[in-house]
Amino acid sequence: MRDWNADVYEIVQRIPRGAVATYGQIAALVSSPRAARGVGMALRHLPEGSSVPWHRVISSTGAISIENFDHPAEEQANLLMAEGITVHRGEKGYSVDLTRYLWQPASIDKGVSL
DNA sequence: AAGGTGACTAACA
DNA sequence: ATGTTAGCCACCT
Repeated sequence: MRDWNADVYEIVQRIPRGAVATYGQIAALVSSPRAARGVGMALRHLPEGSSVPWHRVISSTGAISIENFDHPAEEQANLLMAEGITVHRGEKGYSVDLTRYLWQPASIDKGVSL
């Protein structure tokens, strides 16, 4: 058992390029499906030089939650589009089609190495 | 040490 | 369909 946040980072790094995962999904893989807030906290305190693809983590509704933090939602949307993901823009913010891009973490069992 | 907040989610009214 | 309440986990004051 490692540090909770470290576990979060490890799982986030397993998200393949071109796919996205929800906070609740990551939380479920770490410990509890209700720990989504902890996941958000972990990513918020994520070291700047880390190779964790934090931009691939979005809310369960497919929308980008952040607006005015270290990294604006616009930056996250830009990164996702760079991965080949279609990001829809709206007045409320940015959104992603989860039915198309949601990550299927079944690969973890097989020890995927991407 | 204790209470409040937050990059969340699901259920209830 | 929108608005509010409750639950979980970690961080901050």
